[in-house]
Amino acid sequence: MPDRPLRADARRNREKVLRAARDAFAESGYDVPLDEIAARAGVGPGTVYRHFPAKEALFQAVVTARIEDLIGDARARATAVDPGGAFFGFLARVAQEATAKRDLPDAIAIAGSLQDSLYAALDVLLRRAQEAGAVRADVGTRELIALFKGMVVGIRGGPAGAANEALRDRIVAVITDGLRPPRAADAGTAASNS
Amino acid sequence: MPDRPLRADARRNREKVLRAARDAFAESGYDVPLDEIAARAGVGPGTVYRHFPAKEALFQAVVTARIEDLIGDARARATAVDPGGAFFGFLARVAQEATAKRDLPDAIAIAGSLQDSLYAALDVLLRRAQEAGAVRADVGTRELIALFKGMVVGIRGGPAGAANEALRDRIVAVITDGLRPPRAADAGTAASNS
DNA sequence: TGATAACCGGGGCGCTCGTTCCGTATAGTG
DNA sequence: CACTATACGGAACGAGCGCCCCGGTTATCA
Repeated sequence: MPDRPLRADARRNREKVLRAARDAFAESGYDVPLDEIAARAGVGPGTVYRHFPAKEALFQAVVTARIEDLIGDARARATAVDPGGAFFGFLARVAQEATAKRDLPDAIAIAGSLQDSLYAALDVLLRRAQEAGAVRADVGTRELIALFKGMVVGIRGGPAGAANEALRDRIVAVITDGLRPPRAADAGTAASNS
Repeated sequence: MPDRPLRADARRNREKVLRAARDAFAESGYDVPLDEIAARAGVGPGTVYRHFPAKEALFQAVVTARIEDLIGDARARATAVDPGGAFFGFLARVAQEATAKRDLPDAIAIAGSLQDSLYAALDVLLRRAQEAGAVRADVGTRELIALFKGMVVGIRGGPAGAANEALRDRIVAVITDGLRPPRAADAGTAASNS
């Protein structure tokens, strides 16, 4: 079945739907009603379903671009001369995205095969930073993902005003310092590792 | 309106509903259908509404005990001889609760007037630890709440198996170390970057 | 034990939201 | 300009869920 070219108006509407969905999801998360997305796009709900078989497919389409961007960023940073800076820069970038995009946790959770690519890229970034001695050795990708997810949720907890940019930066500072190698002297937290 | 004593069976059913609600909320979060709570309790939905005017009231009733317990713990720790240990011990306790209780974030978010008490107790705990030099000075109660919430969400991300107790401990270690005062040498932790 | 008031169960209402269907409008074509 | 495939819009359907109501049941007390 050769995908025959879309009609001009159909193509236009598809773009409008994608744009509206991106904004709506970012604003209200995955739970935003599909009718509202349609309304924002200036089309009927039926039109949305002509282009996407289900709501989740639409979300996937919206989120894929963002995740791919994240993956690309992670891969680019993976070759930086300063692995520690690259790693923590990526962390700060994720935190920054979380401030405006309310759907980032869902995006990370749902994104199907891209999830593996993202995790793999993160893994490289993490290992290189650890080998350079910039990140503590007792955290793996699992822990990192959990920390990212928690950080994102914690950041977007309060109102979306300008005041919580400062809050975001302090949270990033705490997690950043916590990810650094522990001081040689005190082994209070770092118990035996497996 | 003197609350006249409840009939024996009513009292029994009220307890059954509370127990079922506690389990159901802990297992599936606030979104668990009220019908399922009623079914677990072995009563009809109507019976639930005889005792609680709305679902949220039931949730409040369930959560109040837990929050009050947390507040009591925080207050007790506030007078400990080791403010730092008390603070981080409380943090570990919250993390531990998060492992089993899926509704902790909602609990913290919803609990009405108790929220203020909890925040106040947390504030005391935090300030004392900061004055003792055990916790960095640039975090406030706001940041702490956000970190707690994020930590809880991050911890309960994966499957509820036994394997993620290790994951939980590592996350707690990261946040704990991140909350410690920064090393004297490098003060600028999370500056702005590209 | 019988009268009375409190209580129980579950069927049902109203609302939200994802999804589908069909009559109508329009882009593309000879 | 007419004709057809394609797309549009929105009304309608069905499922899930919070909440309410009423006929039947049960505890309590004289």
